[in-house]
Amino acid sequence: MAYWLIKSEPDVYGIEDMRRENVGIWDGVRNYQARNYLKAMKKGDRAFFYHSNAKPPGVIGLVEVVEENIADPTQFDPESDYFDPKSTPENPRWHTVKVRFVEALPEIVALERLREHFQPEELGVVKRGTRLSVLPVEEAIAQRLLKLGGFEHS
DNA sequence: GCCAACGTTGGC
DNA sequence: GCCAACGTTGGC
Repeated sequence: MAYWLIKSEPDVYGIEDMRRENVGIWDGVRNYQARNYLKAMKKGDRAFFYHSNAKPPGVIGLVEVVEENIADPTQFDPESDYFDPKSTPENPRWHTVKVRFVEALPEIVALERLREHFQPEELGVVKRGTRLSVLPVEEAIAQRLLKLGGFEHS
């Protein structure tokens, strides 16, 4: 089982939306490096849910991958902001996963606090200028983060 | 609102 | 294939 970190803006889709829907396709990622990480995700993997563009930004919850390697349906939808005319169902360009809500923290682990505990090499999200919305988290780092956040369902 | 740090696009 | 211009992300 691997750990990841996925970013979302709470104004667009936050941890409470995730809790309400329980299960959802992580759609709308249109960056190749992030896509490659999404493709590498396996069922049972866990991902830290990160609120970006928030006050404060930080880790707010945990989700679990319940289905891997899904073609992002929004790429075929002309009405969607994420429509990609160059993508076809026969040869989809954007793959993602389905995730399930696991846990929301009562208190966010703010970016400032993350910086106190992790080096940029340890946790990519604390590095300035990291815009990637999907990042791998090493096992040992994940364990430290689980402890720091006080996660119960690790 | 600013702007650094990217990623993408398109002319050549 | 290069790279300038442009667009986006996201912290501050």
